[in-house]
Amino acid sequence: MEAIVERVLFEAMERLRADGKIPAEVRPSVVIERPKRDEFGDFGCALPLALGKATRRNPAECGKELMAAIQAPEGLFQAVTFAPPGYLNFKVAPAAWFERMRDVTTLPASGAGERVLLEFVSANPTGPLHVGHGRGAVLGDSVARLMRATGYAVETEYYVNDVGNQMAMMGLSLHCRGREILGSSDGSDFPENGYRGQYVRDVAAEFVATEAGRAACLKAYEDLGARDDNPCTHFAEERLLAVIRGTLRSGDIEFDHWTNERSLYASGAVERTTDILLQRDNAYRDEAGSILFRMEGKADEDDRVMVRASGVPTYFAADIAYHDDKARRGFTRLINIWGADHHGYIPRMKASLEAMGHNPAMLQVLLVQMVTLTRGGVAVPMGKRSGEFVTLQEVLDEVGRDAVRFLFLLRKADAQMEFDLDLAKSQTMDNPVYYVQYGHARVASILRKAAGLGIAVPGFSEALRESLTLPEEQSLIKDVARFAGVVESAARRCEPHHIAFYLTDLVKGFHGYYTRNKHTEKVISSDPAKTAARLFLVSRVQSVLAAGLRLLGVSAPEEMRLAADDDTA
RNA sequence: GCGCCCGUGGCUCAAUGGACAGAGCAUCGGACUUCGGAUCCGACGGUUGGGGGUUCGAGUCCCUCCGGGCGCGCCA
Repeated sequence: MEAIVERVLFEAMERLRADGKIPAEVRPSVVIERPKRDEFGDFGCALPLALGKATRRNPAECGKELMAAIQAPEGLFQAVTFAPPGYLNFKVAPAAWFERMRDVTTLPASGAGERVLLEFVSANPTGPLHVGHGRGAVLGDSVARLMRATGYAVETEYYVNDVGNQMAMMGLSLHCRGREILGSSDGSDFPENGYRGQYVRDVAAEFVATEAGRAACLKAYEDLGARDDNPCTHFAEERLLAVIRGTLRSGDIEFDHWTNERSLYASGAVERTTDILLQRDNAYRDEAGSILFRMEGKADEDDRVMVRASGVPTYFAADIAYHDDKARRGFTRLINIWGADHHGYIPRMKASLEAMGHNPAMLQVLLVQMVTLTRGGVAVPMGKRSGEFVTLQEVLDEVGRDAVRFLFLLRKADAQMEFDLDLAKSQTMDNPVYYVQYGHARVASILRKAAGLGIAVPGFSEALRESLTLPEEQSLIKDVARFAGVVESAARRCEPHHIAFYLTDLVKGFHGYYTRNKHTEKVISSDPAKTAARLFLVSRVQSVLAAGLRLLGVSAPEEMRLAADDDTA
């Protein structure tokens, strides 16, 4: 609906331009907003203010001219008014609102033509995913759903850093724990920067239970071959990646592609990009023999090492090759979701894309801020050094996928958030996810009852509107009609939290409608016309709730089931 | 020291530069007495951390200070 109003207003402006009343160089954007006060109507626009400023004329005059130039489709507006100092307000006719009920879940293909690679999680296989990874995972998955729903061609990808010091340290840690289990170490030789979590002992136990693992642990670590392909590293990677995949599956998060850093070396891509950057003088060799990427003049940053003097490339060299590869694969847009602690890496990544001949603006990085877990109002300690942290799997197991996803998506990503385990777990209406799901289940229950009585839910017809006269019904129609616009905006901005807020808002309207009228104006009544119209309306509410929840990856249950109450057992 | 993010009712958080800053929770008061079941309504609560600036208009943009978080590796 916003889009329609926007077009009408834009055309009015162009008409004035054709009449010479607006100079060619004056091109204000037409921004349609929802006024905060009902008396201003359904939509408002400050265009007269912008025009007045740009043409140094009285905004009121501009407003009057715009109003006169508006040629809206017959019956669209009930009223168009000018409000000082320079707003145009639109009240959409009830019939026009109701017309939107014809098809509530078909979305505009506003992203058509864009090919997007969305890379997220990409956690190293050096341990289980933690809660912070979970936030990025849920965000990425939902952004993918949103963008696909609005016409973007999106592919999702997990980049596995299976090369380098961190994986080598993982292998060494595994080797030490394996030797402890076999009795050939008392743990005193465990590396200072090793991975100390219990999970390493668990994987080590599996490792030494195999013949090859036992043999590997009985040999000196130095004799196990190059660090990037020794059996300890490989086993750890394989097992931990399996754990990560399992956790992602628990969260209903899927990837189209899994790309290994190793493959970029195997294909020669890392070497090739390094050579190209050297040739173009975007990189140079220093006295020690290291190859550095030039950051001079860019973002006030130091040059960054791509290849060590030893000849071993850094993760940065591989990342350059990786992003160059992404761009070569034909994507028009690259979206990366990173933990906020990686923000300092963005200028380097953009500079390297540019150096490789790509438009750096094609890369968009969404930063996800930290999550603090709380239980009973107090923060749950997360000692990263000790390896003692709550895993994403544990949280998923404890509070469930739906609560994890919805609560993560109820916050915008670039602000730190608190995740209250008690609230997430509670099966009451204090918990926003249950509140929304209950609305869906409640409609389902009504529809079941209607079906039991042999009453069918009608398809759209204009006549249904005549029976929907309650203020709550008018309001619900508008809320349902807003859905497509909310999704379009959320997708464009990569901000799923707008969906979560919208759904909460919509379902609140439904619960209010239901409760206030449950004794006087029931959905199913002895009045066939009202019954049909109301069944139609609530089923549309349900469709939108289901579609919205689907975009968040949250289930839309047909009925609410309480978890077993332990006290009554 | 430099860089990025954040600071909004008691708490958790919304608010594409637009009109009198909104929800939820908590608190207080009311409605409903139900498997169409977990619902609803109202009240209280704010100088948007402080101070300057830009703008017709600032929670939003700029400067500065205060406070919190995270970075500033030849780790990834």
